[in-house]
Amino acid sequence: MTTIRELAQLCGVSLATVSRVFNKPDSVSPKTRERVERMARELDYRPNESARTLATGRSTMVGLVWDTDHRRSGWRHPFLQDLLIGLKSALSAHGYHLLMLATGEAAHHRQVGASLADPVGYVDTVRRHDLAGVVLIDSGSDAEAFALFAQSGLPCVAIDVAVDGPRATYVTSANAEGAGQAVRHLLGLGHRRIATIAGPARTRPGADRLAGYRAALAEAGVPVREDYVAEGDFYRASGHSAMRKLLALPEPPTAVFAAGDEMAVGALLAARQAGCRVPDDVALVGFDDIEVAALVEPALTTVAQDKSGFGRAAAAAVMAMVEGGKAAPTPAPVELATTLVVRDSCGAAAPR
Amino acid sequence: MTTIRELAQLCGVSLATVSRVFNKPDSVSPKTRERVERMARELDYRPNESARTLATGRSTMVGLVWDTDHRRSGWRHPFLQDLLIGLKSALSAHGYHLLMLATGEAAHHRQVGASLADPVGYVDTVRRHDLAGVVLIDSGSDAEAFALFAQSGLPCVAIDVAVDGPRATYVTSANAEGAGQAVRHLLGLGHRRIATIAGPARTRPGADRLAGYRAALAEAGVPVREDYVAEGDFYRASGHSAMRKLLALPEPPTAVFAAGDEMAVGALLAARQAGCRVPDDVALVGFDDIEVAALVEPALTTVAQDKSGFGRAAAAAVMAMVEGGKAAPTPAPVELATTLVVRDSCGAAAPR
DNA sequence: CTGAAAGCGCTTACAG
DNA sequence: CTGAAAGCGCTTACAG
Repeated sequence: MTTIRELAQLCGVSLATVSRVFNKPDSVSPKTRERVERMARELDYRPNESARTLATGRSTMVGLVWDTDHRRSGWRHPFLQDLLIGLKSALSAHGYHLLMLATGEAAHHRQVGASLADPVGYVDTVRRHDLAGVVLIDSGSDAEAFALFAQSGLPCVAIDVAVDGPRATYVTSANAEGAGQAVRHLLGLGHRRIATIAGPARTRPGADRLAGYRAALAEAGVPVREDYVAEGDFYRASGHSAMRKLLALPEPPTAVFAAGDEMAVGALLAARQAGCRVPDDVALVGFDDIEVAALVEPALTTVAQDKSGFGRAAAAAVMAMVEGGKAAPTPAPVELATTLVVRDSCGAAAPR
Repeated sequence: MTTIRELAQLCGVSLATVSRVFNKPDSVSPKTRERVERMARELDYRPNESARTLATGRSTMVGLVWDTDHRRSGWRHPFLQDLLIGLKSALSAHGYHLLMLATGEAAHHRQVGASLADPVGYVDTVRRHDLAGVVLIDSGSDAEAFALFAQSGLPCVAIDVAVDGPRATYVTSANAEGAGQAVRHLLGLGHRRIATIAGPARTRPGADRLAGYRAALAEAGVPVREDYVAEGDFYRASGHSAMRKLLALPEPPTAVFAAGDEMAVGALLAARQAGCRVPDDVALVGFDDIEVAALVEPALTTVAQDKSGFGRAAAAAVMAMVEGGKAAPTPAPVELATTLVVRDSCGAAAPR
């Protein structure tokens, strides 16, 4: 492994000059710059990142907080893969890498003294590694840890959860508007008895999609019936039981907006089991556009999120803060546009 | 941020002693050890990782090579999320983190001089960061890069692709055996005209599953008909067109083993379009057990892979090499057992 | 069991 | 435009 010292000697310049060639090329005379560059290429020289980080106090890594231990088993992020792809390639374009933070008791106990304020050890790792920033993916039980980050002053962007802090922001879909698209579509098909299977009210997407549902109905002059509002938890099973209850109502809905595709799939199964045909007896619209949405029978009409857009937007936001320095303004929260994807479960093909 | 120097001063000991408390606790007298530990906790001291890495020449990070740029668009790893969960938590247990390597032209050109031998810049990053080891996820076009790693002497474990090198190993499913399970199941249901939609022969899983198919037929005394062997590329579309061809044969098969669930789903769609009922007219068995397998109509009978087992096994293998040092033997390739999951597409419920 | 010292490979004011 | 020097925060033989 060539070091900067060797390279400097072979070029007949000082370490400082070599360092400048790579970090402030304009401050070096073209002649020496070229000489150093050529020699560097010849020796296949690569500056050591640990040394750079140690000297500058900041690494070229962004942390990804995604709890894999405390999470409810069987849970899967609806589009983690797309998110990762968007995130990783956008960071790559800036020369940054993504560090998936080890979490959970095991990891933490291997380290020096656990901190009470940081039970899972996230912040710990960030400090040890001098990370440039951090991207937070909610797993439902990280509220305190996320608040810690947001307050820490480190560039920090969360996915689908509102965080507040000096250099903290977040990205979500335009959830209320997306829910509105779904509901207006059902209204346009002639439905008036439209129920919803909402996500948990404490989550941002859950609350906003429900608000969008209410707003769209109100706007159309359709009163919201509280017996038409069922709350699920985004998991399939909750969609199933919510649908069962809705269909058992004295006056069942003719259409259902499920605030998540997993719940919509559960609802579909429940309808099938209840001998209720979709979309003929009850129309169904979901939210997310996960892969299975197109494959279930009937194919699910749903509000598509801009999946890789999450990753790209998150990367753009961290990078803006990282490269802008402390003086740069914190980017405003990002709202990604959604798209209604009409398939078969809403009955648009054969409106009543 | 407390440094080791401050901690040492406050404890009235040397830097060396503090360092030993954390790295070789037994070499320190219990009395001073406790004093240092208590003070460390009080000050919330955390050793800086960059400094450690610089001093020791080895980081506590394992690289994950997963190309997101060169990959065919729309491609998704069948179970990346499970793999990551298994990998991450197993590494965490050893106190290691997972670094997703930035790849692609953009990232690389931001760095000092690109190398001809390492066009995508993987090895580059590994060197710069003194990574402890690396896990390789094939994206179909990384053969040269993988070979580079395997030869480099760095602890290296690949997923589903055989690599060869001094400290290189890999983990796959027992693909031949798994294919055998599928075929024997179909034989047991009375089928004799069993076709296969194989994966690409140049991939390990593709080749092995095909071999398993052949072996199982041979063992049962059923001759292999070459017109019953269609090759796909693991994508859905290829399963679709392969199935079309098989069904158009003068003597079409009564059962098909698709070497991947995506292809099986494509085959299912093709059968439906051809007016061919599954499983009544043709039985179908897949491989992988991806999420949609249970959701298509009819639900897909398939050979399930041990998804998170891949991550765990990969982590175990790197860790064995990393913690064992250069002297430790390179772990043998791992073969994960598969499980036949019987659903509706094979017709086991109503054997002919 | 403990300390003084050298070293890991960089960056960055400070002079010139 | 360039160099000498200090410093980043650790680890690890080497003595004692």
